[in-house]
Formats: sequence, C-alpha cells, structure tokens
Amino acid sequence: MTNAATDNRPAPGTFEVLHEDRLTGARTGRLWTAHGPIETPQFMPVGTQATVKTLESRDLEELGAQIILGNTYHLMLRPGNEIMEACGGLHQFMSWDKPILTDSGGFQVFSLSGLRKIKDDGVYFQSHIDGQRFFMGPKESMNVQRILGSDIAMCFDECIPYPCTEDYARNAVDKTLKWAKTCISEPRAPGQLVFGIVQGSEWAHLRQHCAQELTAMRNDGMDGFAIGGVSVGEPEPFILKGIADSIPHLPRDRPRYVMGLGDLWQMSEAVGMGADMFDCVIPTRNARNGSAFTRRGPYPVKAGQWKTDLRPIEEGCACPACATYSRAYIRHLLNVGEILGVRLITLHNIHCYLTFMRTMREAINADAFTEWRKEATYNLRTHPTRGQ
RNA sequence: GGUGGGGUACCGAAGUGGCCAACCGGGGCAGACUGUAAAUCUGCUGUCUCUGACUUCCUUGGUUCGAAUCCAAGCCCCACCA
Repeated sequence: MTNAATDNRPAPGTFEVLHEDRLTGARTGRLWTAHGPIETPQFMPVGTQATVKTLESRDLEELGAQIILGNTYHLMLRPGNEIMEACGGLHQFMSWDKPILTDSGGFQVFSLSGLRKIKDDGVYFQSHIDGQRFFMGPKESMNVQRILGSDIAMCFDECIPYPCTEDYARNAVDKTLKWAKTCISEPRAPGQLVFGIVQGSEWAHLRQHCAQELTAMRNDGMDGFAIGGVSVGEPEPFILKGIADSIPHLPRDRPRYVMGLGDLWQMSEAVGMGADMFDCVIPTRNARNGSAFTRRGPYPVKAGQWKTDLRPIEEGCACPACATYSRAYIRHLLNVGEILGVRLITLHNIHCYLTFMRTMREAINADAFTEWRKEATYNLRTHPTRGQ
C-alpha cells in the first residue's frame, strides 16, 4: 500500500458503525487498527503461539482472515521478550501484516488454575513447560503485549471459572477493574488499542458494575470492550445470559468482543445482542480432532462412513480443501495420522467460519439479519443428519 | 527326516488348575472439545431375549468338583540341524 493510502486511513481505534439492524442489536462496523481495518461482525482465528496451528500466514490471507490472535502468556515463555524484540515484534516475526489481537494471559489464570496463585496485584504462575515461577500482573502483561506489537492488547484480567460464588466473582471483578486501570496507562506499541474485559460470572449486577466502570475509562485509553468469563464450561443458557447481562452496559459506538465464543449458532445469537468480534479455538482444535464444520453443523470427517465418499467435506464449499480433495481422502489422511489431513480440515473450518461471518454481515447490511439467522438456526440446530 | 519352540478374540500379545469373556497395545467404532498445557481426551469393541444367560482360548479325546491353563493323539506354524 502507498503512503498516501496509509495517510488517509482513519486513526487506530476509529470504529465506524456502518449499519444497524432494526429488529435486533446486530450491526456491521469497521474497526481501524495500526495494520488496517477489520469488518465486524468478525471471527478471529486463534494463533496462540504465533501460528494458527497448521496454517501459514499466506493461507490465512487467502482464506480472508482479517485479524488473528496471539497469546501473551505463551509467547512470553517462548520465544520470550528478548527474542521477540530482536525479531521486530509479532507481525514481522510471523510475516503477517494484518491486525493482531493479543490475549493478555487472563485466560491462563483460568485454564492453568492448578499452576498459579492469584494476588491483589497480579498472578504468580508456574510455567507449564518447565515449572519456572514468574509473576504476571497488568504491567507485565502490557509490557509483553507492547513488545509483541499487537494492534489490540487485552487488559490483564481474572477469567472466572464456572461455577463460583458471588463473593469470589465480586473479588475477581474488583481485581479486573483495578488491573484495567493500570493497563490503560502503561506504555503501548504505536497505534496499539487496549480493550477492557467484563467479568462477573452469572451475576447480572456484577457484570453491569464491571461494564460501567470499564466504560468510564473510555476517555482514558479504553478503546474497546470485551465480555469474558463466558464459555468456560457453563451451560449454554448461562453463556448467553453472561453476554446479555453485559452488552447493554457497554457503549454503542465502541467494538464489543465476546471472548472465546465460537459455536456458530451462539455467535449468531451474540451478534443479535450487539456483539462485534469473536475468537475461538473450536474450528482449529476440532479440525485437529477430526471434525469439520458446515452450514448444517459439525460432523466427524474421521468417521468410517466416509471411507469411499468422493464428495468434498462440504458440497458447494469454495475452500481450498473442498476444491480439490474428497472426504474419503481426508478421512484416510486422518486415519493414518498424516499431518495434511488436519491441515485440510483446518483450512475448511476457518473458511467456514469466515464465510459464516461474511454472509452474516451481508445479511445485516441488507436488513435481512433475522431471516438469515432463522435459516442458520434451522441448519445448525435442527438439521437431522450430520454430514448429509 | 531330526531337535527345540509355538498355535489365545480383527491383529499383536499376557495369562500356565478356580479371583477369565480372558491384562495390555494396535486397529475399529462412538463421543467430547468454546480468550489452546489438546494432531488431545473419554467410552465401547465374543453372542444374546443383556443388572442375567449362552458360546469361546487350533482339533479331538481324556484327567479333575472345576481346564485357555494338566495328559494323549492329530493338524498347522517357526527356528536350527541333516
């Protein structure tokens, strides 16, 4: 791109709401970052360790990914700050020049709960790799994210497990808010945005309080807002409740990101509530475990019934895997443990997710979101056969 | 032809008198997976009228209250020797 084009770009953090649905909270938008715009609603593939597993940056670009995730905790351990700094940051390191969002390590407070101790100022972790002990608080997390040079840095938070007591949740919210204040005032990479995270578990008043307190920081460097502590093992109604309890208390003119949500149907529901961004390991992890996603729901490609089925993973799909290979072949690759099998399904699943979001955006722009969602719901939730 | 070793469920392989429908691994089948300690994990895998019953451990016959396990014969496989 030319300098002129770069110069004319809106400043990082600019969020244009392009179209709002009349019947629901759904909207389309465009969020500008230091590495360009992302269209919302958007799905962000997860590349924890500087790679969306099995894919290279070129694949992601060809699939139409507009933004991917990296992880502060994991990248701090390996390759570590020194190497990352020497390599010019995450974009240059992995040859990806589109936007990157980095998770702060807050999720590891949850997922590595057996290897950490939470204090008022941060978290003492014991490395899952070699047992080395280290401290990560809001300052440490933001420093790592500054070095990574992500376009969107997440505030270091405490991702609350489910279920938990109200007292525990209140305490976690207090810490998350206190840490958020620290996060927004730490040094940043050029143009780097910072998003705060709403916690509160299943208590509406805690989520409201957290959302309002974060919103109050919007003029002090809080560029966007996320909903955390959902999809941490709770039943689906609680996932949707956590989102519903949070979104009404977040500003309409700022991006809203539901963290970790990645069920297609759940995302369409969340968009209806006004959510703009999502990330999830489901399409990539489940691909590695042999499951493909389609417009009609997921199904196991590894299943023996496809042994001689010459159809692609999904009929009518335009992804590189479906363009060339049969499910019989891919099933065989999975069956014998060939790495290409999981890569092909990963390509397909990411394509499926990105296409799902693109058609959703088109439907919103065409004032047809409700109809689109009705059809998607039918296909995803009530279609009787899997894989057809 | 001789000597030695061996034949166990789809495959490999434990078990050498009762706790054996038979450890374990592979394969097969099914399920789970939501800001990635995950190319991982879990369950099932003789038959049935399935909280019980029936038929199994090369074949046949025998010993024993009781046999995959002991004895005899036969068939087959492997190694070495001629």
